[in-house]
Amino acid sequence: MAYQMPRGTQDILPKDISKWHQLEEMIRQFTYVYGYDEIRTPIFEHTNVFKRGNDSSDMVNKEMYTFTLDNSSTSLTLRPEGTAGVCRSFVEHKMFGEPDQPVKMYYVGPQCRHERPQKGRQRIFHQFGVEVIGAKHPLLDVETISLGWSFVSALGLKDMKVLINTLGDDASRDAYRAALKEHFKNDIDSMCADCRRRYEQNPLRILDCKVDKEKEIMQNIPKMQDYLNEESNAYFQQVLRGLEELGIPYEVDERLVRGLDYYTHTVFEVVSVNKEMGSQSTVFAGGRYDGLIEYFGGPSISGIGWAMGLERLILACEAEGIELGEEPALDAYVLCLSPQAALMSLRVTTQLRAAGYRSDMDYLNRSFKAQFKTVDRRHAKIAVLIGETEMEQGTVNIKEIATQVQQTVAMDDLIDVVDHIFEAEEESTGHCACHAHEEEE
RNA sequence: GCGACUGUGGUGAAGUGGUUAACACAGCGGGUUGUGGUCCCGUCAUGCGAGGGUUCGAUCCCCUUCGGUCGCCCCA
Repeated sequence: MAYQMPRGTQDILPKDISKWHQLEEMIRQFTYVYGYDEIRTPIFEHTNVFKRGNDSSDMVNKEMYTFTLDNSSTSLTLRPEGTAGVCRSFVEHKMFGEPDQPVKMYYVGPQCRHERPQKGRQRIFHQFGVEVIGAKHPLLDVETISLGWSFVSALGLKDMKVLINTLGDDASRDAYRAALKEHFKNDIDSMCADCRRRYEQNPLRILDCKVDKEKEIMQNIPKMQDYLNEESNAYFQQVLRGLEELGIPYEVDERLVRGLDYYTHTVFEVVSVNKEMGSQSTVFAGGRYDGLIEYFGGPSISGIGWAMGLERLILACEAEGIELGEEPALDAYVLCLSPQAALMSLRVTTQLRAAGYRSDMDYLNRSFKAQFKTVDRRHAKIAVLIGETEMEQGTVNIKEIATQVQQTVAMDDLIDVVDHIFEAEEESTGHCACHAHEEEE
């Protein structure tokens, strides 16, 4: 193959696009009902939007597509996540000054991370995310989780689990961090290289370590809960109570620490526990960030958000046997029975299309039999047959596939007859075929 | 970044150091000269991811490289 797509990228092909259309449609419905508006930010930003001072996550350290153009000195980065760009935009456009606070936004779009691909992980993937900025209320944390939870529930996903934890406010976190460093002080030299780095940069992440998890030192680590100040603890308890109020099942996971370093208070992950999912099973995840808006030069206000991996969402649906999308059937297929009839076929096809019927015809001079196979394959509701006889007489043959009934009608009556067939079908099936011609009137 | 497995037509796949690369599905043509979905017949890879090397000869052996899959790490 002379040309192939870069590692970890994917073409979303026409045969699969209906899945994406369905998800995008549902995203619009849910965000509409919840009162969240879409924001679209650039696919690349200045590198320092993503790479902030003390950030020690692998994602920003070594998984970013960062580049500098030859004739420029500015470093740009393909966005690896959505939150940073949204926060930058929030501040840049002074949205903190808008009358309605908090500002509730959502986004859908590709993200780029230079990782080794595997099941549920690609270098370009798509996220649907929400951000609520400008208020700090535990029930807002609940609201955002509720949006995502009801979204996956509406899809029919059942094998889902909410894992939740709190990191507390800065004071609580500092106290906990100090306790962790004290706990690991004497043993850090025996731990893995990553942990030694984490020890210096972000001790919380040691809790995530898989390498050293069997060691004795990991068994009796101090608990975050013991270092939460009263306010942080109360906040977390209210979040949990809100989830209970809405009937959203959750599991407190004291070891849950998110990868991005900007999180404070609530952090959560919604995972699929379905066996088919492989190791990348988190469908959506996020948390509250107290300091991020200020970091970008805005006021000291808080935000909360999450991001959902759409490819992973599709995997989760497949794992649970949920069919997404439907290949759209053809309303009419025009059979051209001789090369001489091609012009007339095109005219008829065009008339059908103008009337709002999804229509197509043959351009390969294929046999009658082959054209009829296309009628089947594309689930056309009617076949329109045009040959030399019809050309001479100025008529067309319309065959309704379901009933096998065929009638010869004058060209002038074509659309009237087709309308009639489709109206009759709607009545019998109760389905509303969405034809443009019905809305024209 | 590390590891394991893997790469033959539109698809699923067999196969071998040596003239024509099985078979099946799909497609196309025909049997049925203008009515499909069954059946039967025919046809369909100058090519075995790419680039080198070994050899009289390589899809098959060796090297490199690019993909894919899954796991680790990390994360949606």
